[in-house]
Amino acid sequence: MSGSVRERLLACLETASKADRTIANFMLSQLSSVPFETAASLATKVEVSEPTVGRFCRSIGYKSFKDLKEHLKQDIGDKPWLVSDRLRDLRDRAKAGEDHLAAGLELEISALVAIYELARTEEWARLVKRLATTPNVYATGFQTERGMAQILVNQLQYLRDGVRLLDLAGGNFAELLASDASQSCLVIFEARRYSRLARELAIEAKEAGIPVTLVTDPFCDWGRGLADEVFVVPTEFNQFWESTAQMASLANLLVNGVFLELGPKVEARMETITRLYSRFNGYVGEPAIRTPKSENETT
Amino acid sequence: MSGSVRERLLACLETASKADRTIANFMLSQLSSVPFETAASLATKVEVSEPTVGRFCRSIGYKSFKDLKEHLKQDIGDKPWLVSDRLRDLRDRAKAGEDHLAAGLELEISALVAIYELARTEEWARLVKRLATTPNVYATGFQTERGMAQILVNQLQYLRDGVRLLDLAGGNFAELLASDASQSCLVIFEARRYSRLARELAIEAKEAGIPVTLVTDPFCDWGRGLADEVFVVPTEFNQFWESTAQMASLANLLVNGVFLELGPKVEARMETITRLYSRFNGYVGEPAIRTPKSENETT
DNA sequence: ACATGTTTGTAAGAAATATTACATATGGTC
DNA sequence: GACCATATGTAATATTTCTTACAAACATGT
Repeated sequence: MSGSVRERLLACLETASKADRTIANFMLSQLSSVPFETAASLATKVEVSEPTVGRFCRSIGYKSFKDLKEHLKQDIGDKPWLVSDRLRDLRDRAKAGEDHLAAGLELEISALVAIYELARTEEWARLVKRLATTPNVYATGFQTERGMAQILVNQLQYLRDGVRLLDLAGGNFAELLASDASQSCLVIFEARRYSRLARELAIEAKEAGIPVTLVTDPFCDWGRGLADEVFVVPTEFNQFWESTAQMASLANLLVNGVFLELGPKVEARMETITRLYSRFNGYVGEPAIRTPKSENETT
Repeated sequence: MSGSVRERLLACLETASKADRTIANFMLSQLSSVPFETAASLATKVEVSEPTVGRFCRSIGYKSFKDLKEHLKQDIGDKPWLVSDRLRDLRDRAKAGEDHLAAGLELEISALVAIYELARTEEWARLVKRLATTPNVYATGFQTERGMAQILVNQLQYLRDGVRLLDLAGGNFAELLASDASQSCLVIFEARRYSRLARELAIEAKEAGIPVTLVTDPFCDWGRGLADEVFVVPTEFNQFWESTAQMASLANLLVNGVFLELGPKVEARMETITRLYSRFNGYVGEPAIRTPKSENETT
C-alpha cells in the first residue's frame, strides 16, 4: 500500500468493509480537520468503535491513527505532477525506509510552498519595493548564512547599483550604521544557534532608523519587534544536517520581484554588467564588494 | 484575554517571559503545523519543559495546549493549510494567471526532485566519499554562483578541516593548482552566464590530476570530459530572473552525505567550532560553554 | 439452519500526553 | 549581597489516547 493519505483512502473505498468505508469517506470529506481529531473523537462521529479506527488505519498501511496524521502533515497530495512518477518513486522509497534522504524531499517541497506563500504577503511587496528603490542596500549573514546574503547581493547587483554585502571585516558596521538612515536598508539572513552579531546589528540598525528585514528559521525569537519584516523559512528536513537551502529560493524570488519592479530600465545595466564580465573573462569585479578571502580560510 | 489564537500569540509577545515568548514565536512561525504537535514535541523543539508549554497556553486563556489546538481549528476556518491544499491553491492561482510567481513553484519542485535523484547516483557517492576523505577540498563559483560555493564551504568546515573557498583574489589559482594533486579536489559551481574562468580552472585542474566536480545548469556544454562528475541542476523556472537556488539544496545534501560518511567522529569538531563561534560572536540561544566574562542578553 | 470466516464492539491494559506539586533558578530591588 | 517575586524545570501523578485479547454479530456458502 502506498501513496498519499488521500490516495490510500480513495483506493480503499472499493474494497473496504462498511465501517472502514464510512471512516475513509469521512476522512476524505474532512481531511483538513483530521489532524484535530483523535481516534476516539473520530470513532464517535462516524459511530464506530475506537479500535475500528485504529484497525482501519493499519489496514491501509499506517501504524496507527496517529501515524496517519503524521503522514498527513507532510503529504503533498495526489495532484498529477509534472514530475509525478519520479516524485512518487522517491516518496515510496522514503516510506519503505530504503532511502532516508528522500524523506527530506517532501519537507523541502513544503518549505518551498511556504516561501511562495511568503511572496504573496504585504511585507514581501513592501520589501521588494524597498530593495528596488533604496539607494543603499545591505545584506548580511553570518557563518552558514553568509552564502545566502552573498547570493542575494550578487544577483541584485545585476539589477541595480548600491548593493553591498555587509560583514564584520572592518570590525564594526559603520559602513551601514553611520550612513544616512533614510538612504539605506538592511536584510539579515539568520538561522538558529548563530551569532549574536545578527541580533545586535538589528538592534543598532533599528536604533538608527534603518529598515531591517530578517530572514530566519522558526526558532529565532528575537526578530519580531526588532525587524520591520520577518520572513520565516522552514528548516527542518529530518536530515542529520539541517538546511536553510530554501533561503536561496527566497533570495531569488526577491530578486525576481525587484526585477519586475524596476522594469525594462534595468536591461541596460544588465547588459553593461554582462559585457563587463565578459570583458574581464568573468573576473569577479564587483565594484562594491571586498572579496572577503580572509575569513573563509581555516588554514 | 480574547481573540483568535494568532492574535493572542501576537499580543503576548510584548509582555511574556522569555520561554513564553519563544513558544509564542515558534507557534506563530509554524501555525500550520501546530495541530500536529503535542505539548511535549513542541517543548522539545523550542527547548523548554513540557509544563511550561501547558502553563503558557493557560496564561493566554486556554485550558491546555489541546484546547489551544481546538480553537486553532476554528480560527483556521476554511483557509487551506495542509501542505497539499496550500500547494493546490498556489497551483490554481498560477493557472488562473492571477499569480505569476506561483507558476515557477512547480518547476522549482521538479528541480528539487532532480537533485534528490542525483543524490542516488554512483557519482554522488563517489563525490561524497571524496569530500569526506581528501585532505584539501576547494570549492569555487563565480558571479552569482559564488554564494553557492560559499554555502558548501561554510557548512563543510563544520565537519572537517581543510575546506577552502577558492577565488581569484590572488590573481591565480596556485593555492589549488600548485598543490599536491593527490591531496586535493575541487567543486565548481557554474551557471548560465559562464565565466571562462570556471572552464579554464577545470582544464588546469584536470591537467594537474586534481579531481573536479562540476555543478551546473543544463546549458553548460564544456563539463563532460573535463570534470570527473557533472551534476546538472535545472534552473529554468519561467521567472524573469532565472534561479540556481536548488544548488543550495544540492550543497546541503552533499554536506549531509559527508556527515553520514564521517560518522560520530565529527561531533567533537562540531562542538569545537560551535564553541569557537560562541567565543568570538557570542550566542543568542543555546548555552555553549560559558566563557568567563560572557552573558548574552542585553535586553 | 449450520459452519466458517470476516467484521465489529467491549473491556482491560499499555503507551502517550498533560497536570500538579514542589524544588531550583533567575532577575530585579533595596 | 540578601531578599522577594517570578519563571522554569523535575518528577510523580492523573488523564487521555491507543492497542490487544477476546467475544458477539454478521455475512456467506452449503
